[in-house]
Amino acid sequence: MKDRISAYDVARKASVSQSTVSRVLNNYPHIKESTKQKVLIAIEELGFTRDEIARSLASNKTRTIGLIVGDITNPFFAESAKVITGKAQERQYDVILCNTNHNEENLNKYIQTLKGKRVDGIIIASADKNNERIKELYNQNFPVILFNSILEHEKANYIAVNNYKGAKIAVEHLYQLNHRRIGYIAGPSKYLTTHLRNLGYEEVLKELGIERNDEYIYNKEFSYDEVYHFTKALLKKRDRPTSFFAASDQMALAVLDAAASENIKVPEQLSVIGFDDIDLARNQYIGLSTITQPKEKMATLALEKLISLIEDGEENDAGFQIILEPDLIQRKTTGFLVEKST
Amino acid sequence: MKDRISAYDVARKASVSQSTVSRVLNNYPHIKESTKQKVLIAIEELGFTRDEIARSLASNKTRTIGLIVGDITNPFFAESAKVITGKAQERQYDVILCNTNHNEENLNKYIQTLKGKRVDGIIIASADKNNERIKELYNQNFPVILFNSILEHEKANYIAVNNYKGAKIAVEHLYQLNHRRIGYIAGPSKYLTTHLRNLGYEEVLKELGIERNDEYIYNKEFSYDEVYHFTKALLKKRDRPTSFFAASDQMALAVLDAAASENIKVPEQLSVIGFDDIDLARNQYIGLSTITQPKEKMATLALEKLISLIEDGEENDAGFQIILEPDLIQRKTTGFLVEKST
DNA sequence: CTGTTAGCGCTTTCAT
DNA sequence: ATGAAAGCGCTAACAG
Repeated sequence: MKDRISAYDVARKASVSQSTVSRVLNNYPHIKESTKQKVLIAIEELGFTRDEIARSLASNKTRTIGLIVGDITNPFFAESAKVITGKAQERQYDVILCNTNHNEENLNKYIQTLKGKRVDGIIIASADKNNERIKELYNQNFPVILFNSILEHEKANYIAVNNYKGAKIAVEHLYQLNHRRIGYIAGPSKYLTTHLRNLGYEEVLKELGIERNDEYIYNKEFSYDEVYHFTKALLKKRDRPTSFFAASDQMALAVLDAAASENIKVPEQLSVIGFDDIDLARNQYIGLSTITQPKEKMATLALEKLISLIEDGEENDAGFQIILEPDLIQRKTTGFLVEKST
Repeated sequence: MKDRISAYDVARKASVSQSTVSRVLNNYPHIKESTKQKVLIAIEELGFTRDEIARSLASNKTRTIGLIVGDITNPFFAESAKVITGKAQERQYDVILCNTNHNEENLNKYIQTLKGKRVDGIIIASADKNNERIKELYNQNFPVILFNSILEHEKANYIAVNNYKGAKIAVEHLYQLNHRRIGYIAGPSKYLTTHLRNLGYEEVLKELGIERNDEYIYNKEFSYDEVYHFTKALLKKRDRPTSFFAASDQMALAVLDAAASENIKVPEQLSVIGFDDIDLARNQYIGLSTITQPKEKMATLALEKLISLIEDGEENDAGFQIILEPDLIQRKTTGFLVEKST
């Protein structure tokens, strides 16, 4: 690795001071055109690029943000990450990707190291509902936005969908299709968003007068394999559910996987509805019915809001809480249940 | 944002010098146990965390690497990113995610900003085959590893699968299933890996004595929508292909999508095979036949090699080129073609 | 074993 | 309009 070329080298070559070099680099208004050109030429000839680390140290800004997700392999997060990194690039920010595997300890570690690296702000897409580190960030007025996550705090900033309502819509849809035995792949209760989906499920059952059957409910961690095995076992039973609501499309795919492994036809013998509306759900070979979240909009908002928090220092004494509306999208995996005469 | 607590504050509180604080932070060997304790206590009481930016500036290391992918939304990249970030975290590195949307200009910009941010190394998963910026990196002995990408250069480091062979295996598989009209969703030729898949396709047709039909070949950019429309139009024709080989599973999904939209049954009326073996391919509801790449191994290797390049400065005068073997995995989307008497 | 001191390469007053 | 100089918060010789 050859020696770096510093702004001093440029300065010497252009016969100006290093601070002048800095000024042209930063587009300061009052520079004589001729000296500006001298500097520009010297920069060009030396192939100089400025050291952002030194710049960060001096300016106390890094133009880097952190993005913490539970699982980048879940298309919902990948699709969100894509728009976030895209918008970030437009605004000249870079993003450090942190994948927690839905593990709170990892989340905490990542928050720690991101702060150490002095990122300008953090978007957290998988925030445990009472996480103390996140509350600390809010208390310190550190720019943080929860994305598809909620955490109750006086200064909390979050963007999410009405998860409670989304879950209700999903289950009502199944009910209208004549389903009464409705299985549920719950999301982890440690996230407030999935917890709300869980409450929505329970509430709507009550409203519809269906008794909850705990055997139909998976409520452990988000794990594809575990959901697969749970569902497979459940589907072998005589009184198996005729339908499933899964708290994420990813988990709905695991249900479909299990159903296929048991040669159960969807939707004739089993209806499945997910949550998120990942791009794949729209694929007509799959055609997953789901509850849609306006993820592009959410992701864009999250990034824009974060940047205004960072750059305008926007007094967010109250914080902001944005809740968008979910929608039902019926595709091929849910259908009317024809009662067996059996 | 309250004022940062610096190592000086800790030093004062512990009545030692700042460099001693630095020493305990860095686990220097010869420190008296008692002063070490004093320092540790002071750190604890003040809630001090060191400033990694300052540290980076002084030490000329950032413990950050860049990961450049064409599209994080493609499960192959997301799955790779997951293992890379995971392993990186174990080794105390963070990763800046760069999503190029398969655009070389973006790639170049990202290389530029990553160097500006002084990352310790870069993994490039979508490297255009003659990219000059990448060659520059090699010439400067900057730690770079191409992942699932190849670029000819005397010092090149890359890890990829035998793409040529993979493509041949795929087409041969189709041939053995009695297919003669074999459509091909080519990857962009600008990537050497996909280019090699393209060559493999051509070569095997030649070997099998099948004449190439350019109408059957899609060879524009990797775009889900375009592939979808191309395939849909092609499938409407009388002499449509009876099978497709797609240069990525993501594109194979687009083919399946189009087939479903035309009510064409897979595999009875159309066989489809992809490349990559994304997790979803294994889902039995989908059951995508594909060519597998040992992606976990590849990703792990990429990260480990990169770190040894960074830390051991490992003299890689020759660079290293690792080519792994692909394998055929037949699932549900490919089947024997029964000739119509029509 | 520990303190002193000089950077790392910028930004940013403060002068002029 | 531009230069000088003081940091930013660390690491890393160099002394002792």
